[in-house]
Amino acid sequence: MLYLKKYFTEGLIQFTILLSLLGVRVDVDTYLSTQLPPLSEIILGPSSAYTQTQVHNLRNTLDGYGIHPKSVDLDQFFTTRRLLNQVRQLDRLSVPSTELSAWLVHRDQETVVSAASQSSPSITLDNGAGLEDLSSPDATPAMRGGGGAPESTYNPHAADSILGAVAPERTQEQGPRDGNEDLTKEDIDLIDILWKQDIDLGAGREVFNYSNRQKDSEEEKPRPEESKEGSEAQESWRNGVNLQEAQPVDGETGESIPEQECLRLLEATFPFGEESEFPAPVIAPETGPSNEESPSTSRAPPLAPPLAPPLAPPLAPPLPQAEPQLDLEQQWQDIMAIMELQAMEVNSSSASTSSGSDSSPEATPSEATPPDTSTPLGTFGPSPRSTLINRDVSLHQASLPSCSQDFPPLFTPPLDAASSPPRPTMLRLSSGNSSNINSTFGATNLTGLFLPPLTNGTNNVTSAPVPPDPFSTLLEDSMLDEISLLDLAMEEGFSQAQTSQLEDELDSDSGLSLDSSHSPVSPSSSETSCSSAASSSSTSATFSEEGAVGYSTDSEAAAVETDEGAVGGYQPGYSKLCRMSYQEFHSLPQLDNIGHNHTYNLPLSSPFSDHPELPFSNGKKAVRDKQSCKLQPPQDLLDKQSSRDERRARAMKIPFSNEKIINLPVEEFNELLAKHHLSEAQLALIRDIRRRGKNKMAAQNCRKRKLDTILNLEQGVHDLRRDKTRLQKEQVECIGSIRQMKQKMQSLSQVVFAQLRDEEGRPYPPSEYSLQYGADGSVLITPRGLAAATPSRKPEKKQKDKKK
DNA sequence: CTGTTCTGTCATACC
DNA sequence: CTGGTATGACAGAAC
Repeated sequence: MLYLKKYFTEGLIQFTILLSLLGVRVDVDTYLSTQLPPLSEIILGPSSAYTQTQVHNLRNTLDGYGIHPKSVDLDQFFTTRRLLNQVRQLDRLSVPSTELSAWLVHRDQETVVSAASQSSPSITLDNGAGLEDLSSPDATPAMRGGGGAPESTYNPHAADSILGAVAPERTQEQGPRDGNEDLTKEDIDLIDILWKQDIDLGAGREVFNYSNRQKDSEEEKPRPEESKEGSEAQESWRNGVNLQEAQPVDGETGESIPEQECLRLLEATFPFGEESEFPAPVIAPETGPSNEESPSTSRAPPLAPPLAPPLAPPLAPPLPQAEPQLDLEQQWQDIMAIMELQAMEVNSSSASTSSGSDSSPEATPSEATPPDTSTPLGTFGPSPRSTLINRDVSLHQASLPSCSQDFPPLFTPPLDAASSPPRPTMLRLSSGNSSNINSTFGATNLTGLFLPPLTNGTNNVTSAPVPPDPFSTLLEDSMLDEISLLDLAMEEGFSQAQTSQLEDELDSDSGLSLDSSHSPVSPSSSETSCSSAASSSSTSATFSEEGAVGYSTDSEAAAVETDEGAVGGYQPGYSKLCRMSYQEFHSLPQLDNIGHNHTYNLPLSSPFSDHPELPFSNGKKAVRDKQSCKLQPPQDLLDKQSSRDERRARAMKIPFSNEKIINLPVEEFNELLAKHHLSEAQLALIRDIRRRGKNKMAAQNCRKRKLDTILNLEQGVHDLRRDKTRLQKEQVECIGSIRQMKQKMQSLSQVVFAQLRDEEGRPYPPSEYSLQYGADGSVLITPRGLAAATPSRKPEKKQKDKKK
């Protein structure tokens, strides 16, 4: 069921994207085939592109669903991290490209799909918001206003934003789709089914509607008419596209925008027969750099020869579109700061991407201001770099929502209230559902899948397909990185095994849970936690709680107490079963007496009749013990169940229970010994039993303390990491703010210099004079060479007090 | 069969 | 000194 669900969800997403953006007809079968290798092979036959996508899909599906939770999660985790790193690097590079936009689309879809299940705020997109805020104000307003003027949206410098140009077209195409004009009954039924299935996932019906639209569009394919149709549709799309405003990757907004982006990319990459209809610049991954035309052609970008090998090298030299206004230094600093942050989190993948950093300065305007935004771009960057800067910007915007969701904690979140609600992807991760993670990744995979079909030609795309892998990988990486950043979410999300493997990054809570799981005593809690961890977020939550609490969990303690009461036995077997309870008891001093009494009394009190009353109703051992009791004579059973000291005590005919020997206070213990006339051997044995019993409890307590210490340390590490990440984000934000302020100062200085005249009416050349600002608000004009060079060459240093 | 984990026990230090 | 606790180390059992 899960598998099917996921499959359908992903399929819907893909459909939506394809239909909305391309207007190209997308065959469901194709999509299915991409995800389901066998079907695809049957229908289309094997293809390299297909294979790749298939691999990703497989991995995703596996991850999400149910293969060994451990391996799968870990795989996803590491993969996502790697991909995230790559993506971030790319962002820094600020590679412009349609591909980037495609990534955004995937993410959004994923987020949308996952949105239903998610509930983890920690992973929210705060970052994105912060980035945007940090980013040049110009960009943000444009973004938010986006519906109105997509062109100007992101890059003020680049007059033409590809987005603007592209978006309108898309919207036009989509407009008709929205109407579901061409939907057949079958389509509608399918959509309904999918919708029902995905409701659990939280996907909105909207998604399905999109898919319908896509189907319709598939039939219709891109028509010039569509573009005309949808002024309204465009607006709606743009609204959806206004990621920053509604960072929430809610069904439509997040998805729709990215989809459009993707479609654009796809179009650009793969010119359709109807290319004339879509003038959007086509950027083949490989040819990308060459193709990239000036973004100036926002609406009708020239069609670049899109035919590029599907597997173009990820890193193409980014086209320099430096924004003159921004200082390269500043930008570079920003980039470096971001890079450092990434480097901190990311491992090795960044190196390759970093190489492209040269180009990044160009894109820096967007990047520098909002680091987060930059990262998403970076992810895209790797795929096709030829894309125009404008496109990058647009992609940026589109991608932001998803990214922001991922990094909520890192960035100053308050800005986007709307964004907080949609946190699908991250939430899933945090929740710890492997399926969720898979779903998120699945979206990325979808992109990959999506592309292959195009290459195959099932979709009208004729041009070379963009390599699906980079996108998916980038998305995954970003997701993973974010996940890593959010320690808590991570911890909760991953299963015990996963956490243990993750080691440093993951919490040690898993260790606790593992213990519990191993112990037969607490099958309900431990087992449920384990199984649930793999399957459901709720279970993961319980798990995390248990782990955090450790042995001291209240619920556990209660259960333990009951168990212990039932259990009798100082014997190793019993103790094993009850070890959790033991620890609990020990941890709670007031309970020690009771617990010990229960544990140790039974064997002694009812030496031969104990087995029928054995408390172990749950564990394997309990069953074994019962069986053994039936088969074996009571004495043997006792011997087997009892500990060495128990047996010795019986052999020595000690008149009282080991429990008393161990737990009685010294005074009472001495009285007890005095009452009975015991031999030296018996006294020695009793003292040894008492000593060993005490030591045993001490050892248990010691181990528990040790474990708690480790857990606390892990928690501390996680907290520190969070703080570190937060501080790094803040640093990036500050850098961006400083840069903006510098720019403002520069512009204002220019204004001032333009108005300034010396006594002779001559202007002060900005190149020779600089403004110095006093704390009291006064402004002084000083020759630039004053400090370093010789002041003499400057006419005179004039001091003027200017009031602004 | 091997490696890991859990548990009990011992030795020792400390209070 | 006695009694108890804490902890590292070891070994056996179970998985």
